[in-house]
Amino acid sequence: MNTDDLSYLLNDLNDAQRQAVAAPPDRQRVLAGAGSGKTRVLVHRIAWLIQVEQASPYSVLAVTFTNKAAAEMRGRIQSLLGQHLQGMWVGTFHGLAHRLLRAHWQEAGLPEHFQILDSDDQHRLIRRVIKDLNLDEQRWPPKQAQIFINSRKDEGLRPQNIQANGDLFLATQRNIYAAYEAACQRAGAIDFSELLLRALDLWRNHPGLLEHYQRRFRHLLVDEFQDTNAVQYAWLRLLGQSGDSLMVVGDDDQSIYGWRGAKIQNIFQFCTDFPDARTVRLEQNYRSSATILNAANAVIAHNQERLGKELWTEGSQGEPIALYAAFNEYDEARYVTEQIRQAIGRGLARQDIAILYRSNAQSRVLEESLLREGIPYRIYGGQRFFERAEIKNAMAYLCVIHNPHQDAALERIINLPTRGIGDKTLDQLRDYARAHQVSLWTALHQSLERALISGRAASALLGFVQLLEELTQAVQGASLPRLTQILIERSGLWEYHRNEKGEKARTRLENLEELVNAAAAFEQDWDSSETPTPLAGFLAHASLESGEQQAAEHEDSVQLMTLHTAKGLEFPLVFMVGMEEGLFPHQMSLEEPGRLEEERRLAYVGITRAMQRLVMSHAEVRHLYGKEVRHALSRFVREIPSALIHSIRLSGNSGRASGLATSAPRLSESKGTAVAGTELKVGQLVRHALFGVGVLQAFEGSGAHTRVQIKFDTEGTKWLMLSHAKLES
DNA sequence: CGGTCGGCAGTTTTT
DNA sequence: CTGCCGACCG
Repeated sequence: MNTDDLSYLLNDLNDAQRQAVAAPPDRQRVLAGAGSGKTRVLVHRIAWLIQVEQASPYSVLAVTFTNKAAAEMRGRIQSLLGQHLQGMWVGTFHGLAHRLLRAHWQEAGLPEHFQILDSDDQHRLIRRVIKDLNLDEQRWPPKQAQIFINSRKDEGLRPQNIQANGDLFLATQRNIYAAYEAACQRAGAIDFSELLLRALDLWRNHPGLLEHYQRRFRHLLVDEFQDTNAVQYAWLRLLGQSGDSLMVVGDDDQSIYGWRGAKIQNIFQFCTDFPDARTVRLEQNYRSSATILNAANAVIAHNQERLGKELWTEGSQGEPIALYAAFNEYDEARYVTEQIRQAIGRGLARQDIAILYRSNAQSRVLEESLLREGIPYRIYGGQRFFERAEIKNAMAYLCVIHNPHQDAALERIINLPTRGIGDKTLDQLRDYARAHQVSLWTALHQSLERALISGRAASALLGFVQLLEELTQAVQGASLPRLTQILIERSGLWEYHRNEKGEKARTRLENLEELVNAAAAFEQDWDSSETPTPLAGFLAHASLESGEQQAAEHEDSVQLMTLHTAKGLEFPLVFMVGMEEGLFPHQMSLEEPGRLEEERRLAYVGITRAMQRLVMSHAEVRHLYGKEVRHALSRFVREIPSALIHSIRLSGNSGRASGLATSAPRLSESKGTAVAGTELKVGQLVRHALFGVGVLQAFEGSGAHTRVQIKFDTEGTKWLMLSHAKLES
């Protein structure tokens, strides 16, 4: 082999990366620290296997967790190889399971047109099942049952695997699980966890099929391995057993999804299950300053359960980490906003700035502050496109037109817009469907034929049947976007949402229009080898990809998101707000040591997002659920060596060394006292450019750190940084 | 059928 | 303090 031609595969790799990439086909566990170039290793490894080891692209399977990660990997493989994927499978666990089940629906015991239930659909169905079992909804909340069922499935457990041993709770949950499973089977529906478990069972129950895929996928690569659950791991073990190469890439220190079934133990277990596996550590970091890495290393070192890794960089020390002790959450937001304003002033792009918080509720105050200062921002999280009610309604019409025997979709639209089919009628249909083991659609027809349903309800049902017939007629031969548009209009959905009042209604209509665009875009790059029709593909697409987080905003804006969402991203300037015991680590994680370690990993993830500058903040007083609470400084901050931290204290008392203890600010509020070094006096009237006229109530600190409290006529009482407030007497 | 009121709970998120 | 859900009423 002429190695000159292949130098591009290894040239910009460090030793550890090269070890991982350029090995002959083997089993490897790559422990990739934050910012150590793991995607690069995965992509180069694939290219190496193909270019050097002469592996067929057809024999390569690469698995990720999110569609975004899969798309990125596909793109990078293509640009590195300069060719299309040529039969390579690169996708999410769920996407691949879906593909398998579509191809082998009979062996998997599914109807050809099985539908995927999202967690919303699942919740409705479980609620229904609990009702049908005559259980008290108060005592057996659907939410709880949903969590029970999903976590059992994630562990690979069926109802028959659950031993209740006389435990009423377990026995009841198991019964709900069993009844739910029966309902799913009858409706030809499977939920997300089931997708994975079914695919696993498919292989377990059909050794011939398993063998086929084992022969095909000689090379297996897994991203974010620390996030795999028991079923996904079992899947990999089955498939990877006999392959030529297997590479799992992950970071035990970044395992933050234990609460949803991810088993960090899989990383440890791997070397037991594959005794010949090598472990490669990627510890050189290409993202952050040495200060930031040292802080991250120091924090994560407090965890017991880890394989051990220490990030290092050839880069410079960088700035110290700033720690701001805010008076309350408004002051915190004000400080962050002000820092952002200054950073932008120095020329930093807004999209290079991120504000990270533990829980979504923290975003509101930050938003208000940014809004006031006119700084554009973008919030991650919140509802995704395909999860919006109006979109789900429209998709339900598409679903029913595709196959009317899909109960979840039919239930959703049978009386939407309202057409006189009430709960009682629906209950009759459900009972019939259950008794005769048929779909709702069949139940509807047979009930009408057998005249089981009386006058008014019957004519309403008949009207619905006619509507569906009309719609089916109307969309004959139409393109996917046209079909979507016809359904939205002729079903009455458009009219229905147009008659809603309020700002929301307008957005809903816009979203429906956007859905037509999405359909058009989907049809453009629809792959006819995956689904028989564009419609079938679009339905699967909608349930497997909840939709990008509204990418519409192209304007350069500051990024707000939770610490969880930030995983995998990087920003030159990062703010971690709410660094308080009870908030972060969260109250609910304080009891169990295992949960606390996961919180600490979350802190590690947060810190390692920062490239150049990291600013942390905490509030002495915070309003939580309408109450004022005082939190101590987060232990995660205290675990950072104080030499790496520059504390910004309210009192402006710069004489003290960099100790972390933040003394309560000294408050001066006696009338007539002059604010140090200024003309202003407590009690006097002042004018603020934005908030208008107010009375100066108090001040604290001196010099550049002086803050004043002003009671505004219209805006309430605020603390402002004197140096930026631009007050007029 | 749709609107309003009272009670209650209140992390993290992808598929 | 919110926001959601269920109950109740017109």
